Amino acid sequence: MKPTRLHKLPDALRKELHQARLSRGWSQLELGRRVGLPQMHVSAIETGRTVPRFDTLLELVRVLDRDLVLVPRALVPAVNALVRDYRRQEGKADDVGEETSLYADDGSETPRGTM
Amino acid sequence: MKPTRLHKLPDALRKELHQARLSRGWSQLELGRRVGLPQMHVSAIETGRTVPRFDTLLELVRVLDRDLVLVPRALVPAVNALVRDYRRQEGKADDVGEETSLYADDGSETPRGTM
DNA sequence: GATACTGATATAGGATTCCATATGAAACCC
DNA sequence: GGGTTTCATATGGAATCCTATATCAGTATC
Repeated sequence: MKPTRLHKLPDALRKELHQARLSRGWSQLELGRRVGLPQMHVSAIETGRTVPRFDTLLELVRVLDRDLVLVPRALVPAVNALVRDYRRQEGKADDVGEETSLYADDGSETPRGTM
Repeated sequence: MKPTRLHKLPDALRKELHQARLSRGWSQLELGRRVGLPQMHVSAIETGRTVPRFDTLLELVRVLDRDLVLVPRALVPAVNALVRDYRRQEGKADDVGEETSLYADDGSETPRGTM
């Protein structure tokens, strides 16, 4: 019964990870080499077959020149707007075109239903 | 040799988690109950004795009305400014006074040294 | 003193991440 | 055809997250 976690990475995050890697021209092997992860594990994370520990994910996003920031929920739209804006101006061809929140497309807004 | 991950949560994040819980008047038991985690595990995470999986941490911060957002590294200062501003205006007595980046005080900026 | 609440710690077991190595498929090149 | 690169998958094992229960110290209240 207990919904024990999401048990998966938000799809948006996975896609971002994937696109960020491709935009650098890095293979899974190359990305894994830079953080000390076997290619198999990078594959498992990207395809959503495994949920990494927080420190593992943090290493990955940092090598890809990103960061995971803790923000008040009410500020998430503003932050996303900031990111979207940044990409339009500076990172035009640098990356993907995605800026969706971690919310939205993991299909489980309130997974525990204890309202 | 291989610096295998940070192996711990950034201190700033741990402190934020702790303060956010206290500001709600929740005990570790209460917080754990809301996400399906035993009190012992909440304690282990808050004291830095364990690094949670990403989905576990995401559940925790969401119950505390926060979110983990992936942002380009160059945007981290701007996002932090946004958060700091928000707290000064809306969340005056709502929470802690911290807004430091996930960077800075974990003592390991470039843990793999492969520059 | 007795009871209750909070937080940290201990042990033991199950589940999963993570590591190391190898293989197969698909898409490229020569 | 042969070779290379990329990615998904398989197996076996080590590390650790996570669960469950119990104990202990500190604080507060009766």
